[in-house]
Amino acid sequence: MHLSRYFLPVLRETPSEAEIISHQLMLRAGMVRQSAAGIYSWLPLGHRVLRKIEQIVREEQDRAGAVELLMPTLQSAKIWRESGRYEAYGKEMLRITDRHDREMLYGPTNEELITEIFRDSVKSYKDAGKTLYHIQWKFRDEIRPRFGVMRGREFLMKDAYSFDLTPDDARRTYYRMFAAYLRTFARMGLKSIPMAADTGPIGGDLSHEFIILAKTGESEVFCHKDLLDLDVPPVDIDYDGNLTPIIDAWTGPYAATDEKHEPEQFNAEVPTDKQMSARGIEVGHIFFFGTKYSEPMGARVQGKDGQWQTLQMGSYGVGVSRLVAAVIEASHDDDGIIWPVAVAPFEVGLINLRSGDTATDAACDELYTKLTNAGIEVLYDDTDERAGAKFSAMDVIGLPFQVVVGPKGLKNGEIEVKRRGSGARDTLAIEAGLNHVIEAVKAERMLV
RNA sequence: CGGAGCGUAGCGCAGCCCGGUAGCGCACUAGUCUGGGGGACUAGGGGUCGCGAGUUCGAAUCUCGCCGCUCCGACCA
Repeated sequence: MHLSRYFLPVLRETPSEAEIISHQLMLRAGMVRQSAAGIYSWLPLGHRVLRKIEQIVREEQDRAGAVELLMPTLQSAKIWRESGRYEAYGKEMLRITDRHDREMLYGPTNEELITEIFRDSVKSYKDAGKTLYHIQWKFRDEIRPRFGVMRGREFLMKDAYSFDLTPDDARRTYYRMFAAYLRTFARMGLKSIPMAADTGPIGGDLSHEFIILAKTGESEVFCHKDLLDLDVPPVDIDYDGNLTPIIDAWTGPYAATDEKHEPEQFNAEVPTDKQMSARGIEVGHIFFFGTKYSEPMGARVQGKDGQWQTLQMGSYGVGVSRLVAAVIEASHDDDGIIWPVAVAPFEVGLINLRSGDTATDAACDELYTKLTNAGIEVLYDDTDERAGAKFSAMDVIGLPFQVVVGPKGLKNGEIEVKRRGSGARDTLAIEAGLNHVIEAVKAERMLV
């Protein structure tokens, strides 16, 4: 992509409404613009990141055996009356009436809808054991939206719903999602830590929040340091195998958010030198809730013996749009964003220090073509800006690699390759620099 | 919804207290010099001062109402 043809309104100054760093940088980097309180337009650069994160979530859901579908944003109030949540949900739910005065709502979540779909289509135990998910915009009319897309009212979420015959089956399904979440966040370059969460009326041990650590996280978390070094399940993880060891390893050590934190237990279980307190952001939540919706909504199948059994359900959410901000919170410096390759809007920023100069233009064109042909995503700054402005803008938007081409280096047949994260700069012969970047990008695409 | 504040050019702000026909920096346009970390100079363009009433000869400025946004709290993926 040539920057001169792209739409990238980078801001030199920080808009005053942005409080936290990810919000500031998303505005500065031209990723989003607010359209109303807690509602954002995703500009091209932000949209690319959103899509990449979405795709990673999708791939890991698919790998874990979940099946994608797509449900609408608008729902009928009818099914919410069946579950009893229409009244219970309160003002967070955006209620709408259509021209015929029918009661509608903009979905804050989809348990009711998916349960209706599943129950209306399925009658046999042979159809149980399925997990369905979609990635769709949700709306929750938060009293006070804040922190940009981190706490917006409209947000993109992956929500999966499982239907199993027995609580034991449901537990295995839960474990699959648990493992899939570990992989999902790790692929984005994030350290995620599952923490026991409130299981509500069901009780038991089957609800976890996935917290990623970031200096500017919204809540305080306490955990055993060993959790930081645990291995994430590999690509070839066998989701049909026994996942208990993985779950045990990750749920054994102490980990709690401030609201669940028990200082005595923490001190008793965790040696002082292994105690860690940090800031965290919730990016996922998985939950087993049994028959909470299947019972009132009549989602049942016939077993082998002909008896009707109410399905055991769980739901599994990932805050996709929130993750964009979460990655930034976890990965930035004073100059701007530092994207991990896996979610970077472009993998390489190509900077032409002297647009209009025949030699640099030609060199850049050739590099651009070769990088693109090698399958690398390149944003080529071919504009007429000054060098300093180009460097600063490129640092703000945080592409992981910068290839700098100017007349001085070119005289010696050299280009400069800068690693955004470390700031390390290497001056290399053109061909060597090209190959170096291609290999480095490919090596980092898949982190786990 | 309780408390606090803000709304003046694309962004950041001054002007408001003490009414007199709107300004600064950055950005933008044209030109010249420049050219490896947001360069300099010259000349420009851009504003229903959030909206509506009121007071006044005269309102960005004073009064009232409304709208929007931000921050703190309760709530939350």
